[in-house]
Amino acid sequence: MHPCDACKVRAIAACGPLSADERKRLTAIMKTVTFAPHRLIFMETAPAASLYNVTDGVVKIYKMMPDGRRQVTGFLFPGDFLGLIQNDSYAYSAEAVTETRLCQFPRVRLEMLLRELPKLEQRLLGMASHELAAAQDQMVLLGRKSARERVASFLLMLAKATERQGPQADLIAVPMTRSDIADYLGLTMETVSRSLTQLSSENLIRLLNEKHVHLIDRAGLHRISVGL
Amino acid sequence: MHPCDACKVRAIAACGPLSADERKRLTAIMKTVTFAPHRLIFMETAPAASLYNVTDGVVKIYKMMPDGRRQVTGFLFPGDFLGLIQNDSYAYSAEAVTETRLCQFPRVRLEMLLRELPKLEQRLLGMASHELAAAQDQMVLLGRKSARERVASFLLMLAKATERQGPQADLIAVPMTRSDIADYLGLTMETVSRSLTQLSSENLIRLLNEKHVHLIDRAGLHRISVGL
DNA sequence: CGGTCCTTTGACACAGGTCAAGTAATGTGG
DNA sequence: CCACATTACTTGACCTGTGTCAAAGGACCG
Repeated sequence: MHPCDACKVRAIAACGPLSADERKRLTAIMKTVTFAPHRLIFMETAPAASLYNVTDGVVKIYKMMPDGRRQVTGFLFPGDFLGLIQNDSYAYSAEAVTETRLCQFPRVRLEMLLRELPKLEQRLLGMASHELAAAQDQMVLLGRKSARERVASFLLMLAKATERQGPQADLIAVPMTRSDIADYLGLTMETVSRSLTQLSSENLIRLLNEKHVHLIDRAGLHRISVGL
Repeated sequence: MHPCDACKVRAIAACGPLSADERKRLTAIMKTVTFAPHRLIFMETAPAASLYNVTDGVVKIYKMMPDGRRQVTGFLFPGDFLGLIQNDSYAYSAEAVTETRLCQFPRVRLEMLLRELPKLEQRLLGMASHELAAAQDQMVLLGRKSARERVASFLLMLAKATERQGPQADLIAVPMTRSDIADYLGLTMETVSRSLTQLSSENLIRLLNEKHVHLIDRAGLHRISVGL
């Protein structure tokens, strides 16, 4: 088995249940690419040539304001798609957080295929709806939650993403920097750090090291995250 | 022509270019409903029976936190669809801002129809992508913009929505309350009011009355909205 | 072992929130 | 059509959570 084959299989799996023929045709148009940490995958406003599926690693997507203010609009984990476009250009930039492996679908070929495989189109619509719902939750977070509530929400989001891959685990990896987290939560690095220390001193979490957190009291974190 | 027919035609138009047969089949499953200002259209977590298209008026969609904090995630204008679901329940509440007319598509019947009309599914996917891009812009606003920048962005958004219906107009109607605007921008009513007064005193806008604003310097508003 | 980068912590500042009063618009019943 | 109540908006004074700036650990790396 060619080393790429395993990730192609995973990318196909992310597309939902498909027939053997559909799988074969999708496999035919896709390619595997890898990115080292901090490598740019594509940039906002660049012509959108491909859609990607994350097969390994973590990706962050973000938008920038002209003066350099940054908003991370999402972290993507294995199984997630990226490459949302707006008039033929990418709507955001994407950067590898960890060593990352992606499956690349050339846009024009994929669109041709979609015309013939309505099932796949349905699946994409389902995923878009799901992302839209997640985007609304993020708006609540950014518009109405306190720093503490945001950080608690973030940790639970990370835990859920981790558990989508493996079994339930209270020890979670935090591969992104404090700055990335801050730009995701609409805070500063310093406030993220202070909130983590605070949650730690309240025994809701334990900071094992900068990149690993032990969730001690999930119910408590959840209560905080929804504002109770 | 039955009074409802005009709005049905408009709702169909919002679905994009369709064949006569497709239009006929869509028309067959839809119904027209109207709501007075401040009437609830549907509530978050209620079983999602229908998808709606706004044909007249303005609708706001919002999510609430258990303690009553509210985030308005969008204002919808004629042509917009609402009824995003998450496991068979609505993902947000929807309320009429002005006297509103909606076209209602029963979800099960619509989904059956979608199976047969892939063109319509494509169109829905296109709209979902567009909304997703808008959601990301809103995240930048909520996470990174100052009060002044948020209010300027809001006014330009309203102007664009107004012009989607009629011709370019510097005099725009603001049908929603200051509280609604605040909950949309992640601010308080007071801060929205102060920011409007400030923009007014800088001669970027003129406040004709509480519900009408004259945009005097659009280029200036745009500069402020993107942070330059 | 020294340099770089990331994170934490502290002291202080300020944008925007809170609370309260006043004013304008809107509606209602006489 | 006018008192009056109600609701929405504006403005002011003050407060607080988070940002800013600065310094001091820690971790990693050649």
